Amino acid sequence: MTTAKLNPRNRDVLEAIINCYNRTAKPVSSRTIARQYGMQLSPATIRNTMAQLGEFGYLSQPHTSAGRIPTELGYRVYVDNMMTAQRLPDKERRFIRQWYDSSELDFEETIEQTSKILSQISHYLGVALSPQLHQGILRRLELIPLDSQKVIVVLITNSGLVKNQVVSIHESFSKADFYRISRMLNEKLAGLSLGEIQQISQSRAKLKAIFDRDMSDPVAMLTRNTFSLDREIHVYLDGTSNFFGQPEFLEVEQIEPLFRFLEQKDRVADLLSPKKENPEIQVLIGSENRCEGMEMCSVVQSTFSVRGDLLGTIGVIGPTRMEYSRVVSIVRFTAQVIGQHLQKSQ
Amino acid sequence: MTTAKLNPRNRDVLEAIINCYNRTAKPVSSRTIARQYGMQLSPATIRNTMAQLGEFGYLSQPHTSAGRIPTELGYRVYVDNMMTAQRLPDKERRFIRQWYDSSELDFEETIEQTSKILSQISHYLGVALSPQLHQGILRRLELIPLDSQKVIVVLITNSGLVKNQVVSIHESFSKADFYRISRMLNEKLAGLSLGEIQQISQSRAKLKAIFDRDMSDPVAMLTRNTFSLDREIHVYLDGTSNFFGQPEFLEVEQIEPLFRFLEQKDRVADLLSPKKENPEIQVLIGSENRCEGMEMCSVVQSTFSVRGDLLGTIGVIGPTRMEYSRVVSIVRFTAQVIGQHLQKSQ
DNA sequence: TATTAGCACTCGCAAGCGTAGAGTGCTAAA
DNA sequence: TTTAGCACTCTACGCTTGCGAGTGCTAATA
Repeated sequence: MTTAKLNPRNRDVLEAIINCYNRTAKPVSSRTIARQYGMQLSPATIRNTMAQLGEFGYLSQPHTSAGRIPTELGYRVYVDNMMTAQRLPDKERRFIRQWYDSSELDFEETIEQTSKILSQISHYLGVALSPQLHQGILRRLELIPLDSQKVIVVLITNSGLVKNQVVSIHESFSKADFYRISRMLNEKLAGLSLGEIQQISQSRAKLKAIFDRDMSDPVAMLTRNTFSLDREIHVYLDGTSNFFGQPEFLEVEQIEPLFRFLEQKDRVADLLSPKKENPEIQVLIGSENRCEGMEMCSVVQSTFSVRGDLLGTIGVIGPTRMEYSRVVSIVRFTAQVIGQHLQKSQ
Repeated sequence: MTTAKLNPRNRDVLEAIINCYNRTAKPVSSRTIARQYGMQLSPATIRNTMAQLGEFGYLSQPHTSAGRIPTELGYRVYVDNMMTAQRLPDKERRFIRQWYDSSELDFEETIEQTSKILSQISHYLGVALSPQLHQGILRRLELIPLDSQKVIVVLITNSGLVKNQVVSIHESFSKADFYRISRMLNEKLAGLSLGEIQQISQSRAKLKAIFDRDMSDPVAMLTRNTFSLDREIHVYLDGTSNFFGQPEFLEVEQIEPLFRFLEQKDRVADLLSPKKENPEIQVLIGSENRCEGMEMCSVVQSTFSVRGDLLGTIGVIGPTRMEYSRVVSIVRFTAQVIGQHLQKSQ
């Protein structure tokens, strides 16, 4: 609907204003555009165009005699229709690759480091969400008896994630029992997704359908806690203090709600969790993300996967006045590389 | 040295000023003290006392005609000599106990939750440092072969910590080999501290002294990465946004350096890592903690342990103007409870 | 018809100024 | 030893003023 209205000049001016505002964070005047952006037009003409863009809802004025700033709608149009996909510069591609290669990281550490990488390159806030365990496929499961009361359950997924959980048991088993149980668990559960297993472990009926009568109780005990996956979502943030540099967050009143939001890790996880439509890259601008405290921020996010298994989400959070095209290329590339890296080290 | 100078009135006035300043964060006037603190003295007399306390270096004035605020030295004297040890109210004791009991947490989660508890009760910033692994004693070690190239090493400490690590191996072993290696590792290493094992794994000479000639290579491969403990220190923070409420952090310039510091987890770990003298509770006031960004903050910290094994550190970070006695009792009690909890769930 | 110069008008912002009030230190009296 | 009284200091706040940046409109121009 939106871009049809825009003739080439409208587009150029909108783009110029967005670029300029991105750098200065100040309302952009007609003269600035006329001078800096090599258009052979006078400020007066630019003003007319600006007035038009204002009617469309793409620009707004802080007060009558001030320059223009882009609205969220303006950014939306820019992101959807005008932004050109950049290739991430080689220098930064190398930087990212080297970071992953330089130390042997396990699964969780890889995710954690990713938030660091993202924040360092984007100069905004880097976010990484640990695996969506529900979709992981169980490769194998090991039991390590600890004492008569406790067992360590170690589970290994196809994508290389290893997770252990100490489980209390109320009956005591012999070594042979353990061996038998462990074999059976692997036989019946390997190849299923952790989400499926979680459901099975919480339903008496399903347990009985799958396991022998005398086994379903111990199996339930061992799996119920191990496969309670929901509390397993970890959120890693890095570069929160990058917001302090941004002019729109010079006042505490602006920055406080944002930080309060970021501290609620479960809400951040919600915000980042993959949306249904699930395109490769998703951009949420300003209040589109519907999070208290995030009104002045935008999110650029992408999921990453190993061999098609959806594993997690990474993203960058910055002020609405964000260099979208640069950030999009950073997030896209990093999502690719993290997938490759996890596959390699699997 | 310090308190000898202080006659009872000096002490009373200093304490009153600290209490008042804690509530208001504003310079305290002589009249306020005379009125609110039931001393039967006129403002003029209080002024004389204040002048004296100023000479001792316990009070300062923002400008000539303003009230007094406590200096760091003033707080130090208060904390060391005047603060009365409070018993944490039963309500809060119950709150803490219930939190730990209400869900089955593993080792790492327990630490993480502790930072939440501390921030919620203190209304300041809660910090928890995960185990000082060096001092943990290895109880047992298990090998789970993953494929011809990879093994999962699972190590279990006396204090109940379970940690796994995927290790790449360059030769391939038979099942019998694994069994033999695993037995030998347990025989030779169980009972040693992880720190000792780390040293052994990094020294050819030590490896050879302990293991058979043909074993030292595979052992080195398996242990070197697993026992590289330094990157294992996790720092959990909660309640950072509590600083926004504090009047001394109303300006971004005040709060920015603090947040920049808090983002460097390794530095926070340094700050909190147990000091040599190692008293039960340690209080660092203002610039005593020698961290850029922490000049306006104080730290109340304590280590916690299970059966004498030093496991980690917890603490509360707040503005210098902190309710020290309340916070000390919170930290002390929480350190006790976390130790008990970990022992129980071990 | 599209563009532009010119001009009056609006608004925010910083500087300057004066006053009110809170709090001190000192002195002299109780 | 304590206190009342007083002069002095400094901050915080409100008010006014002037400047400059930027706009919208109108009339002239290509």
